[in-house]
Amino acid sequence: MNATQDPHQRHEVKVDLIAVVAAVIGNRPCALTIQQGRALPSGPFELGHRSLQAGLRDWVEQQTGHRLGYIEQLYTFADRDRLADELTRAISISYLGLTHDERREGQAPRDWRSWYDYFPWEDHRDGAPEIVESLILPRLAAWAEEVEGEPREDRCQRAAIAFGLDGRSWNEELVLQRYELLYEAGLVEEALRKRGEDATAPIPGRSMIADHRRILATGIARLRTKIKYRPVVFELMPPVFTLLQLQQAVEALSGRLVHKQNFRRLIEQQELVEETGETSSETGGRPAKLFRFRPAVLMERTAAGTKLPVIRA
Amino acid sequence: MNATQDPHQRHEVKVDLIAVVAAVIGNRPCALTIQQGRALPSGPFELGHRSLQAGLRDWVEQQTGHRLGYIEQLYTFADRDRLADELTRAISISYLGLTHDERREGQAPRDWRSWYDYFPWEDHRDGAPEIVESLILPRLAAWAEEVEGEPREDRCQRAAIAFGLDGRSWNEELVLQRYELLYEAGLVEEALRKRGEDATAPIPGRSMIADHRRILATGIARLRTKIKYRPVVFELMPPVFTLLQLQQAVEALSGRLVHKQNFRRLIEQQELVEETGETSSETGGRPAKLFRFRPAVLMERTAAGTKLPVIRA
DNA sequence: CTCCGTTATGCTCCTAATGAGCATATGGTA
DNA sequence: TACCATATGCTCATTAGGAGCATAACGGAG
Repeated sequence: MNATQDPHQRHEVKVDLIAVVAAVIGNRPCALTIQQGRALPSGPFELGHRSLQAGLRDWVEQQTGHRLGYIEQLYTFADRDRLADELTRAISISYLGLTHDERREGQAPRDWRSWYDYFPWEDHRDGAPEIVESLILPRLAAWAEEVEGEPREDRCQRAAIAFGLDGRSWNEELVLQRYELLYEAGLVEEALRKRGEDATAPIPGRSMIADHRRILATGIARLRTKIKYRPVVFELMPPVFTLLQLQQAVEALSGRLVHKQNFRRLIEQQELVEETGETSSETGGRPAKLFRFRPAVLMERTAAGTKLPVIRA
Repeated sequence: MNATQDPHQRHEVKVDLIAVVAAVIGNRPCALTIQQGRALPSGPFELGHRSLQAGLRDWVEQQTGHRLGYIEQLYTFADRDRLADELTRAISISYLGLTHDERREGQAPRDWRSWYDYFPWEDHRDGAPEIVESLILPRLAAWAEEVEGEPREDRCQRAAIAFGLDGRSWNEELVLQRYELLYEAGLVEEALRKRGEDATAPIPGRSMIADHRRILATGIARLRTKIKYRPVVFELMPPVFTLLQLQQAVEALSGRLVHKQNFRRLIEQQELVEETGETSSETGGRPAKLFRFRPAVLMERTAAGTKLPVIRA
């Protein structure tokens, strides 16, 4: 079928809104889920919705009781697989939401799940997870061996980049590339679904319906990247916090440990926070100063650019 | 109307694909247009399209004869204004395409237009354009004066950030913020359209149909940002080029001048290019070495992350 | 009450990345 | 041949980033 064949036929397109809502709960980076963790909050875009964002907020609130604050658009998907039926295409518009979960009394508990239940290979806070070395790499290697010549090189190189092999270092931002590599290699449950293969068992890591896990990976990747050049962590923090709490939130999200003193220096030189004057002695050692986010910075930061060797005026 | 009112009614959604295709032509950053520069290439997403990207490529090729290379998704819009009729919502999925225009014999010329025809305030290569000081800032100031108290402060601050006032420096990435500010202030033709106001004349800068100019601004902003941390300029360059040509492409895109020696140092240390061995004496002075992009880098670069004070293993 | 374990903070040292320019090389041209 | 114009090489000062030592301050265990 060609695009020009019947230009005036109006095709129905079903548009879904889908949310990756992130929060940090006790050093665990979490996503808001429904259906016992098997799906992300989502629903169709409808006439009643004032905007895409408004529709998304409605669905999330309706399905989880959670009211979203900061959200940003992630990506719009429309795969062949997402064909609803022969005459209707399905499109998903995904959003990333950042929240600080304040569980109030009398509210139904939300179904927050750790990212690392779905992507156990992504948490490098205690060093590289054991399953990478013992399971993932061997099976990726085997997958590369399946083909010859150039394609094999290609598979090897992709694996090496994604998992930081051959002297390369681990890059926590490549969440999506890793998931897609594992998908292609048939190592995750979602990939095994359509091939009727009874063959191999998937590697550890919880699966989700449809392509929700891929969308979650997209959200995680975006957040891990963005956290480095925009002050978005604050959307995930309580109004008042210690620098250690801030650091641990960053560590949870990025899945790696951070040099404490240098992290503080970074935060301070950027003037993102100010002391409240209070301290907290809940951490066991010397009481820590409490900080709050400097609101003025919020607006300015939106504007912070990166570097080019420009000539100053 | 409420989203839950008739959950089973299937709403038609019309999905449009729209392209911001960029190229650098003789030191001018250009976008591919149709309708004498009044619109961006676009068309409906149809059943015959294998994917969103494929659909987009089809439309661009059909409308402009240009075959796209590198493309990436930009943003998905669905505003109230984009309502096609009472029962149909319209959504636009926009893409950014990067190309090097090689005009071959016998091909219809493409309608490339300089970005700065549409956004004359964005080209700071020869210093801040005169219209900023003489026209834009006064009218923005007047617009801020329209309101009292907090909102006024807000308008002032937004203008100051967007245009680098009060000691702030110009940030070339804020293309979209600037356009939206001018839109809100009623200084661009698109904003004046719906208000039946005969009132004020818009500031200089060519307008486009619907929200195409806003989408163009989104694409420019994305490219100006991305050029700084991913080797995407190369998509816009001929296969072989001098460092000055590369520099001038960057300057055209970013709209500002770059320190020549430091720019070279940057390029060389990143090992993005390699000498071809040839030189070019077309520049008037000492012949320049010719370079080509190192293909190996392409793949690796996709993976290049940014900084966090992580602890090394 | 003192010693310890623990976390908070302050600072130093070194190296790499950046911002600015000066100096030299090498064509074409008057 | 002198000069103009662009290409390249290098230096110097400053800032940002990576590592780790040293000191401070609080709760608890002898």
